[in-house]
Amino acid sequence: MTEDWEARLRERGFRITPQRQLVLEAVETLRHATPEEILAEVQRTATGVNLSTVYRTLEVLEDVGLVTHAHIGHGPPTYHAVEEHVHIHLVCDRCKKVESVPSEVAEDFVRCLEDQYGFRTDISHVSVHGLCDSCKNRAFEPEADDLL
Amino acid sequence: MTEDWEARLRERGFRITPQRQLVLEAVETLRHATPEEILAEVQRTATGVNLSTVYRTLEVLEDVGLVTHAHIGHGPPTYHAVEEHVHIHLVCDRCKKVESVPSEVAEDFVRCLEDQYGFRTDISHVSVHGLCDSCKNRAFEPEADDLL
DNA sequence: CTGACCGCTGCGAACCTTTCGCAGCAACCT
DNA sequence: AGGTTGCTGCGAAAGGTTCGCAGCGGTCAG
Repeated sequence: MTEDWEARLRERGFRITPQRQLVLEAVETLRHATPEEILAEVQRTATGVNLSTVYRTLEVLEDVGLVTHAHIGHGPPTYHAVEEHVHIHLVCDRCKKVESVPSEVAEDFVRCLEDQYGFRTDISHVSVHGLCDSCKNRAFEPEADDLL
Repeated sequence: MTEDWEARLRERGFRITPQRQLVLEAVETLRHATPEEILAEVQRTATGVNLSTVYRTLEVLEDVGLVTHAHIGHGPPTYHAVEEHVHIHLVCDRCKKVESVPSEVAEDFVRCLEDQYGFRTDISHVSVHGLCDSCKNRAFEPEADDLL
């Protein structure tokens, strides 16, 4: 973790607290974690931390641009640290596995939406659903319909 | 609405009920409706219908392939009728407007994911977020950060 | 047409995730 | 060190979705 997260917060008038540090570290450690999971990770160090604090902290960290969240379907959103390389989440509706691919594969798609519809896409915000390589090859089984 | 929705249900051993007909009609009328909105529409005809019935009915209708749902971010999912022409939802994070565009614009993107990662995309399931034409031109205003 | 299953519905409560109000604590400035 | 006031923990509330149950009513056999 870079060391300027404190500056990032201070700049915007936020205070530096252990909770914020722990939540940020948890997000960076876990990658693609839900608030609940982040809480669990944080509590390995500080038992007393509350779930509402996690939510409030994530909001702040997102506000100052240290973390982002993405939706992977019905479930709760997942948070991850902001990093150099933006990526797209491919979520398998069958096995729930999340794969990250570089956003370059969507470059043309994004440009097309901008050119044709004037729509500026935030490609990393929502995941792409479907079936992963292994699952699509054994499609049409009982659980096939308990997709998201 | 085609007339074979009854057959569609019967085939799979489901019964034909007024509730199911009304929910299906509501979905077709409203396009992009949440369960809550569907309930309201249904209740214009039959006051007594319950919200749990709407949920259960949507599940059944989705199971037999008469409706689908898509996620537009934090909010509840939206349901729409299955139709010939699959589309992608562009959701503006600023004004919340939902725009539908033909799925062809994503053809290359989808093919690329399949070729490079073996991932079979269900492009209509999750919406694409970003800023619509009008909103992106007046970006960076106070509400800019209450995005999804 | 009639009777009898049992699937479907309405209702209320439970559940889960997220938000809020409040009082006390503690980070920051001076 | 001391005062402000932002942040936290806690409990409750809110919002969306699911579940259990008893009774109604589609459906099908007779």
